[in-house]
Amino acid sequence: MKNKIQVQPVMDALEIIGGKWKFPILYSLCGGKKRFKDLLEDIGKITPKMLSSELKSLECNGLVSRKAIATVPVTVEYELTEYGETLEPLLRHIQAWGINHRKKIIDSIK
Amino acid sequence: MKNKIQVQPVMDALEIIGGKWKFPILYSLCGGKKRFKDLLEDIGKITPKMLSSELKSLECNGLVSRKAIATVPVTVEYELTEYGETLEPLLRHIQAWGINHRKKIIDSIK
DNA sequence: CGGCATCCACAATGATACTG
DNA sequence: CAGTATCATTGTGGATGCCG
Repeated sequence: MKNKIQVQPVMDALEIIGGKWKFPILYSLCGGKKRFKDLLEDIGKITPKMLSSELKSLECNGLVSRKAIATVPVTVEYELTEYGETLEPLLRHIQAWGINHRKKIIDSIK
Repeated sequence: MKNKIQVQPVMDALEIIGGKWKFPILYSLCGGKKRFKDLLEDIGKITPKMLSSELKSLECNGLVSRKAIATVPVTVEYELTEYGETLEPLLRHIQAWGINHRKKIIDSIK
């Protein structure tokens, strides 16, 4: 009768994809490969320092791949790995919820 | 040809359900109404201070309802609101991803 | 039991400037 | 362009005590 809840896996997941910027970064990469600067612009308020360290963490956990191309100046492309793509439904779901939430807020003001 | 990505709604959603503890708290409440102490035990490492402030924030955003029952000592029950329940699929999805992720890590060690 | 208040410590994040 | 270095600010965590 008692609903057994296992919170631990949620905590595990958040260790990888938690934090302030990982979802936005991953969501931005749902749109296909992006350069460092594209990510900065997509996300808007993130600083280069945070973006850099978050990308490093995501790369370390196998969710994102980094490819440096030796042009002048340098070009670097970031992309979701196959494993990272397993998060796409989740990311789109969050985005959809966010859109709906904003709509709800606007309605509540009128 | 260019995939237009709107990251902003993701940021909006994370303002409400982001942070270190909100997903675990909400996920724990997927199992039905819980008392303050039950939440503390479910989540494990959270302190009363953090739990209290996070619950207040969630209540403020209409995701969680609080009901105090005048027993001695006091009983307080927290529950997902109807609006909070719209997050259930998302929460279960994250949990499932976390379980799968742990499995992947274990496999990679063997 | 279910909190809130206070104080302290430290990690995460941010602003700005600078470099290969 | 794609970051790194440095410094300042904020967020989060812990301990303790108090109260309805």
